[in-house]
Amino acid sequence: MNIGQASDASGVSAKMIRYYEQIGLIRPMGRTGNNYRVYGAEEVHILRFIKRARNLGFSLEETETLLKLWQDKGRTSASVKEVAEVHIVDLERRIAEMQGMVKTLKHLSHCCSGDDRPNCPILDDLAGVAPAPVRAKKRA
Amino acid sequence: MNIGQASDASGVSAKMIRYYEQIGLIRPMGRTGNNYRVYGAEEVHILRFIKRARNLGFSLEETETLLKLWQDKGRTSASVKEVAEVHIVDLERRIAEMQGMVKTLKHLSHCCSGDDRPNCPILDDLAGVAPAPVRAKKRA
DNA sequence: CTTGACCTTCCCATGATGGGAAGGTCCACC
DNA sequence: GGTGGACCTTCCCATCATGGGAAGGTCAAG
Repeated sequence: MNIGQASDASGVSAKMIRYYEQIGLIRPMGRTGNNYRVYGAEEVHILRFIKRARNLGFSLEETETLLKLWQDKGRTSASVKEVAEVHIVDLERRIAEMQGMVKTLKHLSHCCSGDDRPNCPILDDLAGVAPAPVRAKKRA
Repeated sequence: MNIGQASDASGVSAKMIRYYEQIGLIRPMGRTGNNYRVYGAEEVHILRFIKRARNLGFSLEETETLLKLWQDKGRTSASVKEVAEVHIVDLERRIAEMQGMVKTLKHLSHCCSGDDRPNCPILDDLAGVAPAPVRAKKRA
């Protein structure tokens, strides 16, 4: 199997497969006489593992950790769970951060008439005029 | 005021102030005889505007748009609101995406015993074993 | 005059991905 | 046999926003 087929089978672009090899996430593949990389079912399985981990928001570094744990038959499930839990906490922190932004923005947007006049509480807030207390909207 | 004081007064690092100047987000500052940039209250105000926009998750490109609207006395509040609304939608999309990850991860983590045994449903999921019935897509 | 805290420009790194150029290879079809 | 197109290879560059750090100039206080 060439890199194109491996890409189709795994959902990882050929560019990324080469990159993962370059940074040591996956082992350098064997080459045919024409210098093409050769892939088998095993490699596709690994690439799909990586793809799935990336889809769950794990960084490549975390993905590498998970990949090593997967291949280490002597791992403990606690060590895997630890990686997942840390990632969950990180995701939740980022979600909360963005939710705070959304809350403020919705409040400001709600206060903005959105018409032809130049007067705008959104700009006032950004400019530090800050007359709008960011209280919970009654509607919430 | 030198760049260090402007940085302290605005919360934007000196590095970033120079960068914003370089990419044209702010105008090149006047220099003293010793080639130091000079800042006044006006510039600090602009930097704080930028800082606040960044804190609300606006990209530098969006920030530039907002900055221009702020300085355009003939703007319409509708044009400002539009920028904000687009950003809100984007934030909500990203939040939903991450919430999906958290949901899956929490389920997997919950199913993982987290002890000394190697058996781990988190790795099973990543590897495509997919026995988890919550949202198991049997994609061939 | 020295010391240290500033300032300047310039280059490099991050994380993950894509774009694209320049060149080699393979296969199918005529 | 030749040719075209679909592959493959490596290499460089761009993104987005930010920080690190080197090498060198400047200023103020001791």
